[in-house]
Amino acid sequence: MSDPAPGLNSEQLGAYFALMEVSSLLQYAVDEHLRADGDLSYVQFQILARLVDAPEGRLRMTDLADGVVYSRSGLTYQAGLLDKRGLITRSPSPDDERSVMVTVTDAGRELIARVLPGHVDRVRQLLFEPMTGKDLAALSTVLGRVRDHMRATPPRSAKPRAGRNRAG
Amino acid sequence: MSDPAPGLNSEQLGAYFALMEVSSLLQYAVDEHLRADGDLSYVQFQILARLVDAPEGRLRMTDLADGVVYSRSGLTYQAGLLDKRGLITRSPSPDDERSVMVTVTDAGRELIARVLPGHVDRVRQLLFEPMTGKDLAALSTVLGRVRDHMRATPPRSAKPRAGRNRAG
DNA sequence: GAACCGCACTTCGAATTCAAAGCAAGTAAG
DNA sequence: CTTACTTGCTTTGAATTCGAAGTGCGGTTC
Repeated sequence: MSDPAPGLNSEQLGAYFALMEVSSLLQYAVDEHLRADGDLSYVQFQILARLVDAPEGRLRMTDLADGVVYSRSGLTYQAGLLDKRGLITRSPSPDDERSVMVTVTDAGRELIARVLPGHVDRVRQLLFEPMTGKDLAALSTVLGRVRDHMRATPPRSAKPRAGRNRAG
Repeated sequence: MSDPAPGLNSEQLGAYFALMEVSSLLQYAVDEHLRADGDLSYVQFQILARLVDAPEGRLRMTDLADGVVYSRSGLTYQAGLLDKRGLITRSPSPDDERSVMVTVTDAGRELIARVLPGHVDRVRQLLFEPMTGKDLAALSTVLGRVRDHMRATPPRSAKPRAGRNRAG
């Protein structure tokens, strides 16, 4: 860990490229499917899926934004689109007048229910089909550890340029 | 539920989410670093890096677009930005008057040389630091197999809907 | 209870991206 | 040579995204 500054070795480099390529291709394929099957972007799908999973099918905008890796303004835009399509509704929170509660409509639930099987199917076909049980276990272990590590690692703004922080 | 097309089991689901989150966070961190350290987007970095690696520091636009997962028009835009900054030059190909040869300038090489160590360092810190040798080997094996599988799997345009097909 | 600060969300402007259309150079057929 | 098709790239218009600024509510302090 206090190595001078060795580059990545060829195995690491290969793993890095493979990770980027795999996730990119997977993202692309899933995006394409959602668009074709339900006219949804991946972000919209995430928003709806998260709402369907939530206690009463509703969440505050902020909680939604924290779940999805997304800016507040971007979420407002996407929520506007989903609202226009009748897949969600937005109403002021009874608790805090500043907050906006987002709720999935029945149409939203139906759309997710209609799209989810194909989504899952695509993921299985692309990602898990070529994997053995051992592969899956190994991947889970490694990715789990890496994810925890990343979550725990501070963003570290490389160069204090214009006093910006990542607080959107 | 447990018939020909079962959903993903919880381990698979976890691996899928972990993969998406890890790649997203990694992408974000790397993007942020490149922006702060060299005022480059990841795509621009990829373009320059690919050119530096090329035989004489030059490639045709098409070859560049094939290497990067990118649309032709998007590449034109980015090449325009890099050209404006003096990091690349564009000139008609001697062989085929339709083609445009893109060449890295010395400034481009210097920028990549300046940015690369930090880039590699960030990747090592985020991705490889929490991994053991075994982890790395396992990850390489699995991702390599998955990547080959994905490359071999045809894009399959899920539903021939309203013409929204991909070809670029 | 008035002034103030912070939070939640939206609006606005700019940047980036793609698909479709357009243009120019090469290739094939008659 | 002319017509038609293909290829390589650029331009255009629309969509998506973010950061910064704006609006309004809630809690604090005096």
